Amino acid sequence: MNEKKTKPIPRPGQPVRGSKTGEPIMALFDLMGRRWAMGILWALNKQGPSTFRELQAYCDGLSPTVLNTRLKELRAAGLVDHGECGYQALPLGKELFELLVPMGRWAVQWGKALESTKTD
Amino acid sequence: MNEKKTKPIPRPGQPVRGSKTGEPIMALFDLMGRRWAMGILWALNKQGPSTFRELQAYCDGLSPTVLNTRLKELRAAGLVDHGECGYQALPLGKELFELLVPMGRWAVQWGKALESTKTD
DNA sequence: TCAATCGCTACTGAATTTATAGCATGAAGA
DNA sequence: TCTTCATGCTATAAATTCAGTAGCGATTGA
Repeated sequence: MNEKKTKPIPRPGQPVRGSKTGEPIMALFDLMGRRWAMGILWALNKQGPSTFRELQAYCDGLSPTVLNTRLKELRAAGLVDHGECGYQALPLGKELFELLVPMGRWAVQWGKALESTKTD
Repeated sequence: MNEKKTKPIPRPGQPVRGSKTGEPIMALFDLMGRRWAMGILWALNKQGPSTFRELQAYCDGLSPTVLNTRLKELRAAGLVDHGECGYQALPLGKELFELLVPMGRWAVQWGKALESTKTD
């Protein structure tokens, strides 16, 4: 009766927004290319297990609507879990975070490069 | 006369959507956490220099509106340039792409992990 | 019972993305 | 010159997503 139209959550092997091939990387881009997805994963790994509201605070007070949506997606993707100590990154989520870390370092260099290039 | 309200493009050192700290990684997350941003960078590095329409085709025919918007952002970010041979990744863009590559490999493992976990 | 915290939903309006059509420019040919 | 074609890109409207705010039901503790 109350068929909540569940939005398909991107998973490798399935067509996703913007790619019908089902290439895993495209599913990942779809999942991570949503507002706050990477930020939440980042916070969760930096801060450790957190409650919903703590996470919200870490993420500059993003709306609970979005936080909850992202958390559902991340859980469906097997990256995050919700247990005793609140939300925490699963092994897969930690692996992915480790791939994000070098991007953090790169971003610093990027900032410097932009400074020396542009003069605005 | 026609003061087009230019959307601020995320750059490290400046407050961005969802983060007032100006942390470079947050600017990067903001930039890349937009639909198709990573996909375009991926295509540009995989396929080499491409015209607007080629790029559009690679990206499953995304709308020119979004493609143009993303390209402007990526150009402002110093990742992509538009020259003789069409659009192409700049050194910074290639560096960032190199950080995306391991994510491509990881995504494959991710897909396998999901298969063996979930049974739907 | 009261207050405080938890995860989370409802609702509304704003922003972003999509889809489609089509314009202006320039090169190449007839 | 007059098409024809490809280029990059804009205009418009509809659909989707996100943000901001209020608040609910459950739990915990005083």
